Amino acid sequence: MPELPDVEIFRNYLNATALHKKIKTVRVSDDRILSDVSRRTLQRRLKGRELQKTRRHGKHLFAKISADGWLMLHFGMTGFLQFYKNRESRPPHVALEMVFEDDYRLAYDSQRRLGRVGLAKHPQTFAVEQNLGPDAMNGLGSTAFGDLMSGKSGMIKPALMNQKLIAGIGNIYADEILFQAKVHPKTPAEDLGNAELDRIFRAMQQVFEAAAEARADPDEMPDGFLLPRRREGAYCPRCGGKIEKIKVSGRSGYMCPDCQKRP
DNA sequence: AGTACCACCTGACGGC
DNA sequence: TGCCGTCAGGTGGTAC
Repeated sequence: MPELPDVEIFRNYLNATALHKKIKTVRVSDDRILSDVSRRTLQRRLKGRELQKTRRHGKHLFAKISADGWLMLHFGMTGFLQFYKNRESRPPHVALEMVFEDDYRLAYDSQRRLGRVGLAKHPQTFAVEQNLGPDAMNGLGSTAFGDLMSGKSGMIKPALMNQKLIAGIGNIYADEILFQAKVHPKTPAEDLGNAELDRIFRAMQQVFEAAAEARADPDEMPDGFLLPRRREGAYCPRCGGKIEKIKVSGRSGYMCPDCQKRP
């Protein structure tokens, strides 16, 4: 699930539920999700503090801890947040849980345990240390985007998904952006002209804005979206042709061979 | 530098 | 019904 729009939903969710509440207990039920921090350190840094505000960079969510530093959450393929009080609302694979003074809890659920939780000095320094590229939806302009992509010798889809180039785009939304921009996923990035790069940039903005409005729910996406039709043999919402499944750099994706012509 | 492939994990699904 | 292979929206390491 978690690409940029999903993480933005999680951010809003955390804002609406778990801010400004004193943390009573921190439960870590699986140490494998901890990144460069011990269970004890994480507990010590959170206990008695509160989360004050949030930031997002690409697929990473940060929550400012009162007193000092930030909590970092990355969701892998299957992570999500759940705020709850009663046991029956507890999700099934809770890896980390903060219990607040009023006994409400914020759970970080990670079925496949591919996500990571840690501490960061600041979202900005974290992004620099991890060599993350600029956030796809925050302060990046068409020209800067074009400069990032045109320097690459590989295919456009893996370039869009490269978090060190630009942060926030995953497999699903890379497909959607290229579909909207009518660009074949295997097009060499260096073959793209300014007009096409600008078209991809604008498609990216439009796709992420629509996804936010749809609350990242495929069923709520605009009619022209590929996202709810990620099946072989589904019909292209634009031309009615058959959607095709293709593998690009090891990941399977979907596209319309009629709308997205080979270069 | 890019890409393919494996690994990390768990669970769902289709075929036999 | 049950077993098995395959696949899943992420990322990092390794070998070409």
